[in-house]
Amino acid sequence: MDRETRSDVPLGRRMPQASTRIVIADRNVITRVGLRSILERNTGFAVIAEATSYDAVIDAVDEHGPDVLIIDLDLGDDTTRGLKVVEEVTERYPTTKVLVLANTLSEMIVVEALRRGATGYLCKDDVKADELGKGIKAIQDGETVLGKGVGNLVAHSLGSTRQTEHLTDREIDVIKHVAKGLSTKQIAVAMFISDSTVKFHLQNASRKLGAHRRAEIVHRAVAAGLL
Amino acid sequence: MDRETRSDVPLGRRMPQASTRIVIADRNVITRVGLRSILERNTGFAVIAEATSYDAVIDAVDEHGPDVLIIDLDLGDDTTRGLKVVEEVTERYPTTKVLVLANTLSEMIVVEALRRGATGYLCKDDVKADELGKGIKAIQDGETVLGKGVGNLVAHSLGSTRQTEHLTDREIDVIKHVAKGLSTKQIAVAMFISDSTVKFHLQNASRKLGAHRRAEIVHRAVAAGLL
DNA sequence: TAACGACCTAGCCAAATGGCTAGGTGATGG
DNA sequence: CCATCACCTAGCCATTTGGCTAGGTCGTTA
Repeated sequence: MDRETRSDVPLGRRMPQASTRIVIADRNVITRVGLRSILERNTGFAVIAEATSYDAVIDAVDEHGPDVLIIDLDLGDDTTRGLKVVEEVTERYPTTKVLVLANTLSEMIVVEALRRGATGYLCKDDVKADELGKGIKAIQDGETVLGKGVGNLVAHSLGSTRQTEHLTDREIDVIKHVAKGLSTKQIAVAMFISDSTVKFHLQNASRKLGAHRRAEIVHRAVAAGLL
Repeated sequence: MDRETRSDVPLGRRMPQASTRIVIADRNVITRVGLRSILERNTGFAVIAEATSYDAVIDAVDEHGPDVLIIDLDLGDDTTRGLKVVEEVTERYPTTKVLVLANTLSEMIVVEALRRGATGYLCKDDVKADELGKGIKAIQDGETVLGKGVGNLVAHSLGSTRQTEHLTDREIDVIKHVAKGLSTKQIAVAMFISDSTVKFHLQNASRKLGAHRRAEIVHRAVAAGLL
């Protein structure tokens, strides 16, 4: 599926041998084309493959062994899988740097991504055109690149002793129902479990997300791309 | 693949008469570059200006009088202003077609945008590369272009008699506090108003958004890009 | 085997919320 | 001048919620 996009790449022309080989993972065509266009303005960058699903990312990295993987963690309906991909890539290919390119800023996601080996985290809306190239160069020099506002989040999370825990499937299910405006009882009926269990899952989710009210749970879950 | 032939910003006056003159409004560089790149692959499209703020959109339309305005309603922190821009453009320049390019799908926003004269509504994540060109051509032919899932929303809203009302500034303020997990009392203190007023605003917001619980209010407000 | 995590259930009580009626002000514009 | 709208306040009451303790099963993994 990514094979034909690879043939699109103009490798021949005046590309120096020292060019950085990049794989882009994003479900959004416009973003993929934009990234490719911005990167290939600068010499020294070559986008060698694009991926639009979690499996395709792994395949592309396996096949091309790129220098840099630029990835939007939200490739489907579950950002958590994006985190797993980051972990797998950095573990199996230590020389491949991972730069996360996110739509939104969530402390949980940022921290988790960095913990799993990402060497950069930028926010799409905040990034300037020239920052991309600079960021990638910096990453290749061994630096960690954090976009506007990301640094603060990281600092904040370092201060707290709270370990970031990830939500279970069931917890996310319950939160989805909460977001639809259902009451505890209605959720219990919809999920074939007891009221107590619904409250149990929400209590745990509250703790993990650092929230104290259902509205905040939903807000944070949305920000984290969990819904 | 004449990707590289587009060197610098091609101004309208240099383009052939038959080409569609387009203005892009989006705060995201990557998206702007991507759009430009995709559109200029096809002959017949010329991106003559880009804008990243509400004021800049109006200025650009005033100056260039484009055939099509492609706009992401969320250019700042208030999607409502994006709606106003759509209204102003379609009112003052009936020949300029407006195509909304959104990140998320919200019934309220879709309906409001169409009511104010938008002739198309696409969702960034769902749109395919070739759909963009086709969509713009269709729009120029007088059609209304609705992306995947958008049609259903519109149909659904036609069924309901409920008139879409927009939230007031105060209501949005309160919702923002709710999203942060504050209680009624805490919000009252933070906003220097009484508990009753907080509940009053939330009741009104509930009605307007069709929600019955704070969590759902937050969810819908986020989806509508109001936060 | 034991430990662990995800999952499930019960009950308690104070606090918060949802939904309602019934008022008030000030600014704006037909 | 009157209507409209955004904004503000009060009180009532049933329901929901947050926060807690205290159990249980099942499957996986050390």
